[in-house]
Amino acid sequence: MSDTPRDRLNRLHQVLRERICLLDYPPGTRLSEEALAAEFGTSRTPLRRALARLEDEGLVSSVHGVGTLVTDVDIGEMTRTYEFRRELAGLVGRLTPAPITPDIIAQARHFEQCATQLRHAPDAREFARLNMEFFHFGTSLTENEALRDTSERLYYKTARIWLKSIPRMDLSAEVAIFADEIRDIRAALESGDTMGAALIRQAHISMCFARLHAQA
Amino acid sequence: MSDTPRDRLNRLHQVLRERICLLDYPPGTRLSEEALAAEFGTSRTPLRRALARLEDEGLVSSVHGVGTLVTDVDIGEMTRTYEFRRELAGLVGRLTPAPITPDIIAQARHFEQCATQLRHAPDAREFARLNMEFFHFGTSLTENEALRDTSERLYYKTARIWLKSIPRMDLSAEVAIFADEIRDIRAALESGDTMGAALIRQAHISMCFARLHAQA
DNA sequence: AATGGACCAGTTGTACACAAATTTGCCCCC
DNA sequence: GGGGGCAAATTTGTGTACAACTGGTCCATT
Repeated sequence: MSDTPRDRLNRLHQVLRERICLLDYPPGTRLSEEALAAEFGTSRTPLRRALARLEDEGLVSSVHGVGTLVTDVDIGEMTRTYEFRRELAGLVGRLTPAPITPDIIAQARHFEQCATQLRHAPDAREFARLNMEFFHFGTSLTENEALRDTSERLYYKTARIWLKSIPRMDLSAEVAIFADEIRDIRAALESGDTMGAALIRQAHISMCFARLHAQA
Repeated sequence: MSDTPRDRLNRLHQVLRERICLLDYPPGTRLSEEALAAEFGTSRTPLRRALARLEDEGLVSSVHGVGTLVTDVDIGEMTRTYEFRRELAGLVGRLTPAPITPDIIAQARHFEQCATQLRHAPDAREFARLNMEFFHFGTSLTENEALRDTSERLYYKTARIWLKSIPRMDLSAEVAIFADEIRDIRAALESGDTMGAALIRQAHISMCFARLHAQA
């Protein structure tokens, strides 16, 4: 396969985004363009393009003469973003839902297995990663590109706040809830009910935020 | 006021976006980085950052060795984007609606005046510009930043398709419908009903797309 | 005449050097 | 001892030269 400049940009962007959202770079971290460029074996120019995209997405903030800082979301904006995400989750079931293929069912079952394993060995980071993958699976249930892109964009904006609060919460309980959500969604999809699956997700986003808010 | 690099970037981005959406650069136009840089009295570097943002928003597409081309949206994606926009318009009334200040009422009345003037001298380009400004006004009725940003992003993605279809439609009739919409929304806001205003917008987005689809 | 290849003009992508801006630490002065 | 200011170090922003790539043209060959 060819490796176009765009592919390289997307990889850079994806890697940095994941590091930010998994708190490898906690809020307030100062990212060095030069150091990152050296790490990825490139010059500052392509790296800056990836950082520019992250800045447009609100994950970092570059200030002339100071540095590129990983942002922190204030509680008010996060609340409103979560409300928005909740509504978007419902739309996934209503706007051009994707046909439920055997592959989708297989993926759902795979996630159910992973969640079961996670219950036996809870781990915050692995939990976050699985949550991220399952979110992508959820957005793939609609064929509406704009809805998908928007949902993912907002997910990555709130993901790290969630992971940041995990230490103050009951990890085992959260994993159990997550496993139940996956099981219910798998069941809904097996009966051909995309709308039902979307409503379950919507409910869980709402409740997840409520638990999060109770800790803050 | 100071003129930070970010201000310059935002201006560049805004100007180019407006040119694309008002069809000064119709779909397929090849933009020259060097020519634009010369026009704005800067080098390619800052200009490329603005183009990169436009590319992330889906308004242009840069191809190595070929050029930066203004994109054209296919009918299927536009349909789905319009459906999404319709739902977002409804959310403006439900998610943290902004308090209705006298300033908002004044703005609404101003738009009503502008629309009345436009009825006496219909002009496609001026229509498009007023429509754009009124859209921004509409998103300002919610305090949910994410909803506002998303709505605007999607508006600009579909705006030029609408303007492109105007020549095949009855301009006077469209202006009249627009003027009625503004009047109804102004009335709803004067009676303190943000939700009502949002529902009117939702209805008009839906009907606008239906008329658009009938022409295609 | 058709076809293949090499060259050429033009464009975006990358690297690097330098400018602009901010922070920090130090020194000097009061 | 404290405060102001200056300069150096560090960082992002900008300009520019060059590399990589594409599309078209022209010419040679079959």
